[in-house]
This record gives sequence, C-alpha cells and structure tokens, in this order.
Amino acid sequence: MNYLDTIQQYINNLPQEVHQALKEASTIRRYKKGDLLLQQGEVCQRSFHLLTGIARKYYLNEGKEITTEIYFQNDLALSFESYVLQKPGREYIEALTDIEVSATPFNAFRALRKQFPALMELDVMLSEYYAIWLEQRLFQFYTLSATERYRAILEKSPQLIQHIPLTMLASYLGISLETLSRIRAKI
Amino acid sequence: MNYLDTIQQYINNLPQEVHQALKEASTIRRYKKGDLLLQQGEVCQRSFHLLTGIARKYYLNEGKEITTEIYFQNDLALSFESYVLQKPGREYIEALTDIEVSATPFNAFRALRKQFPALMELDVMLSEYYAIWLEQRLFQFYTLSATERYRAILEKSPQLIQHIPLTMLASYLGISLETLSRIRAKI
DNA sequence: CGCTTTCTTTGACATAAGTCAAATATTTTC
DNA sequence: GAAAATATTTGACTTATGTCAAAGAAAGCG
Repeated sequence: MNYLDTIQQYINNLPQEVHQALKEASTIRRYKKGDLLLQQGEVCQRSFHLLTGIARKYYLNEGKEITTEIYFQNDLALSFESYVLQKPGREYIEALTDIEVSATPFNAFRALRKQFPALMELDVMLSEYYAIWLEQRLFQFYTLSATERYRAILEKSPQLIQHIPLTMLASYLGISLETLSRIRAKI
Repeated sequence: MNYLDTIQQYINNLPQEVHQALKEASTIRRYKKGDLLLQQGEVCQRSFHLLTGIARKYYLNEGKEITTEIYFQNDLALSFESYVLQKPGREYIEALTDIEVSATPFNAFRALRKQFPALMELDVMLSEYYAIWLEQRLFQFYTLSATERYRAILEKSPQLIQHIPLTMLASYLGISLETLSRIRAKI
C-alpha cells in the first residue's frame, strides 16, 4: 500500500460529520475543455477535487508552456505555493476535457481544520505526500536521461501518455517535443 | 518576510510549556566532521535541528554522491520520505564540520503533536515549506541552464558556495564537476 | 614543515539534446 | 466530408554538457 492509499483510507474513515461539513463547505463546478480554473497572477483561493475528467497545471517560461502536473479522477488540483501562502502565483490550471470538480475555499478549509483535528492531520498528510512526489520527480531529473524518464512514465503512469498531447508530455519531462518524438520512434 | 521567517516567528511564539516539552523530548548530540547521522537503508527515526556547524544530505547513484541539501545553523535535517513513512531510505546525512544538533525522535514528536495542536500546525508549516522549496528547485531544472543555476545560487545562497567543495556543489546543481569548474572560470 | 591526499582546473574529444524548418498525420469544425 | 487547425515526425545542423585523462593547487597530517 502506498502513501496515497493510506491517505485515501484515512479519508474514508473520517467521521460522517466531518464528511458532511466538508461537503457543505464545497461547491460542485463544471468546466468545459480548455477552461482555466486558475490563471497566472491570481491567488489560488480554492482546492479542486477532480470528480470526473482530466486537467493539468502549467506555467509559462519564455512564451512556452511547461506542464508540471496532470490530474485524473480523484486528484486534488491546486497551485501549492499560491494556495498555502495565499499570494499570486505563476501557475495555470486548465481543464483538458470537460470536467467536474468539488471546489473548497481556502478559508473554509482553514476553519474546518481548526474545528476537526482529523482534518489538520489530513492536511499534514497531503503536504507530505506532495513533497514526497516532488522529491521523486527531482530524483528523476538528477539520475535519469530523457529516454529513461520517458520509460519511467511508460511504466508508472501509462494513462498519462494516452490522454495528453506529446507537447505537454515533453514539457513535463523537461525535453523538447522533437526529442520526445525521436525517443518514441526508437522504443 | 518569507515563509521561513513566518515559521520561525511561529516557533518563537509557542507557549513556554511547548518549548519545554520539545526540549525534554530532544537530546543534544555532537558529531565530528565526516560522521554520518543517517545512512542508506536506515529508517530516519529522528529529526536533527542543527545548532552549530554544517551538514549535508546525499544519496548514491551509480557510485556517485548526489548532494541534495546543505544544512546550516538552525536548519532541520532529516530524510523526508524515510522520516514520514518510517521506512528505510536511500539518503545519507553527513556532518561537513564538527556539529552540534538537537535530535528529536519521530515517536516523541508524534506524541507531542497530539498533545499540543500548535505543534501539529507547525508540522504542516514545515512540510509546506519543504514542498515549496522542492517546487523551486524543480522549477530551476525546468527553466535554467547549468550556468544560470549556478548564478542563482551565487545570488541566493552565497554561503553555500563558500563552505562546500565544488564536487558537492556540482552534484547539487545536477552537473559534472568539470562543467562547474568551466562555468566558474568564465564568470 | 614536507608529504600525501584531496580538490580544482584544463585539454581533447564524445554525446545527448536543442533548434529551425519542412513534411506528414491527425483532429476539429463548419 | 473538405478545409482548417493542431499535433507529430523527420532531417540537417548547432550547442551544452559529459567523459576521460592529466596537470596544478590547496588542505590535512604526521
């Protein structure tokens, strides 16, 4: 069982009243493919729990989009630094298909966290999980070549390759589109 | 004021009894230059608050050391994933000078966290801070060349360059020692 | 203090990956 | 279903960075 499963189990075991309170604090929203849930320069004022569809997070560098995270069903989408510090960020969150999310305002979650210690604990777990995920990504940049990074994704997250254009995948891997195309041709 | 200052201020404002409890749970340890506080394959069972000296965290990849973090006075040293999940990790923590640390066992901190909600909140903040730091490092790998990454360190963390050998700095930057030497010759 | 070890620089060459440009292929839209 | 837009591949060439080897400089040790 990995940490994400542990967290999921922790969520499943939360008392009914906590689930209820969370639900009341959140609103269901629908977005069309291509819609932006968050834009550069905005404060990330809510977390988006992805109920259906696919989304991504990216930022612009020298006019090019760099995709940093792909979200699938049940993932939690937010611009971390902007959300945590409640200050304008540089990231965009975009719907890659029509999506449905449960949006929870930062302030509302803060209040609930105070009220229910179990949610505070959940918050620790989520940040820890994200940090561990980031460590692993960084580890890959340190130790793997472009081809190896692509292979690692093939093995660990094949759904990622099937659902997003290669341009996004290339930027996610930190390589050019052409290089990715050549890697794929060889494998 | 950056987030680290916010955290420091939060710590300073903790009630005296919390400080006292933390102190009682911790032990002061001294290590000689070159000593290992943690080794590959071990579970990181305590966090090390660095009181004096310099230390680093690294791991081995194909026989080479990759330095992933340098610790100075007042930094908190631990192998994150190993500590959080309490499972064997791949990282080493090494004293780069004679050092003095305050070591707090994982279990003791867990217990205190339950007892004092303020410590739970501190724990969230520390994980958040680490995740934001990791995001920034990853951002640099995505957007900066080797030379630019070196320049960024020159500006943001000059003390890092003054105190560690270039071999460590090169691996920290994700480049070879020779490339780093050539970058320095040009600047 | 001189010897040894470690660290850093430099040279010559190899290689991974980037860039620019154009040709295909695929998807979307009307 | 044809036209337009978007996505992918391929070719030719450039560039950043790596590797191996050796020399030079600095630090640590007895």
